[in-house]
Amino acid sequence: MSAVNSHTAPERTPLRRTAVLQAAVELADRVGLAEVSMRTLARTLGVVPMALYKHVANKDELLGGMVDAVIAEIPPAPTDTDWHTATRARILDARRVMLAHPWASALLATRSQPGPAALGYLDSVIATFTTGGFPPTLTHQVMHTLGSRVWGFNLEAFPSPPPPSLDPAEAADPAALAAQAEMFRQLATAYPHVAQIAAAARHDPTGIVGPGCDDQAEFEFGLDLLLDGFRRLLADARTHTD
Amino acid sequence: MSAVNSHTAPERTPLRRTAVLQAAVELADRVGLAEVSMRTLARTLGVVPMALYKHVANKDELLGGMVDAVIAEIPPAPTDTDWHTATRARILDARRVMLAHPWASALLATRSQPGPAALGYLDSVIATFTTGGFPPTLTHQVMHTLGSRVWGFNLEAFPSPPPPSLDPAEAADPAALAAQAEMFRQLATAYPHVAQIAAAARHDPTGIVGPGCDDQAEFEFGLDLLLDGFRRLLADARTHTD
DNA sequence: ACGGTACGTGTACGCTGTACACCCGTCAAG
DNA sequence: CTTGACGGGTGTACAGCGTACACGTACCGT
Repeated sequence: MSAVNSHTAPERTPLRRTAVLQAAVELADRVGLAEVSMRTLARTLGVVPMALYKHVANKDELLGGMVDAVIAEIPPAPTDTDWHTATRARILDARRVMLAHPWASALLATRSQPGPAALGYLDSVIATFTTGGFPPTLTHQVMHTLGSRVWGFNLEAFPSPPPPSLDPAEAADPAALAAQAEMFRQLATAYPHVAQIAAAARHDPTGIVGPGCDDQAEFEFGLDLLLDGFRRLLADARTHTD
Repeated sequence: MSAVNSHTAPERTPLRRTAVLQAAVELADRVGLAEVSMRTLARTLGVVPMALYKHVANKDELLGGMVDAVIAEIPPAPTDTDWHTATRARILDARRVMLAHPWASALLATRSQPGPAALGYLDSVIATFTTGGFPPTLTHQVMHTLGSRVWGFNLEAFPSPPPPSLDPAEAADPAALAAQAEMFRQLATAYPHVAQIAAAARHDPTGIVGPGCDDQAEFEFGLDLLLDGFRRLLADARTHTD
């Protein structure tokens, strides 16, 4: 369609759409994803809400574009090492990007169709495996096993415990503190094993990505466990084909 | 507070709240989570929307109650086996429950505070590990590594590929089919490794839980990879403390 | 008989996404 | 130079959402 009209524009949605997306990402970074509405976004762009619909089909597409814009920030893959260290470094790169946009992981988890940046990233991760010697079906299994971890975050089993009340007014109230401590004690007796595990963990609060406790050391722990498993599987596959 | 008033009621929210929650779960099962609003839910209960607020604080609490109600369906833990087979069976039980309520996994992924059923389930899973000989800190790491897999689902790296157009009107249109095939070919050339991996996979469409391709065999593959890793870690921990 | 308590009702408000009609600047073709 | 299509911003309007607030009403222990 309209193939006759060919003088300059080689692609549609040439420039303006990316501006909208970038503004949306910055807005979400600043005020949180929940505060990103067509109206607030339009306001930050100095434009009327309906103007956005000339660049994105609807809000869902806007959100999809936002996650893809974030994914596009992931640096390219290193090429001068083996699959193990390359994949590990790449995923930790992805994690850094996700940490920079705390809303992105939760949003990505809800998306149903990957954008071009996402596909490109996945393609390069898969390429690292296959050129590293993984047969296609094993690569497929391995990608599924990685799951959300390819994106640098891990969907946690149990989300963040009730945050210790950052509200200073409440924090100053000793009665509220006592009530909170009592609540804690009750929880500990009702769920003793959870309490024991929680006590065994001192989380680094700066490493949170998305909702849930998921600090850097734990992420790398799980990642390395998987990568080691993959290495074993690769070795098995090789001896079986010998 | 109100500790003097103690004659019959040992707990608040005695009966009616669970009816609301159950109706919400059934409604979501029938028409999908997106169609569950305070108004539609009230309509199915033959009641005015505001009546619900006598039983749940707000919609967020309603959603939390819904996921907890689903989690409560997970059968109790087997007690007559070792940690490995017990955990494996339990998680597959959880998966069955999640498969029965396709909206639940996505909703659970967005929750920030676990309900009592969730805590109880996690407590029992943790108990299986610790009584199986896992030291507390290792149990903690292991739980994090399991991540969403304790709930029987895996947040996938790349969500479901564009569903092959179930719409019969479109399916009958040969032009649309051709266009779709062309789109597919373009994707395959743009992302060759993704295409290769996708071709290596023939997914069982009946095993989907949540959004994304995640069939039973792949889930068990990843789960077993992790459980095997845990077994090795446990052995290491034992030899180190010897 | 009475007062509190638990529950359902009705109205109303502000917010959301977005359909539809309109208007204006730019630019290629007549 | 005129013209007309077209990309992009505008203004109005609507249905649906969560929910605050005030009001009924039926029960139940005193």
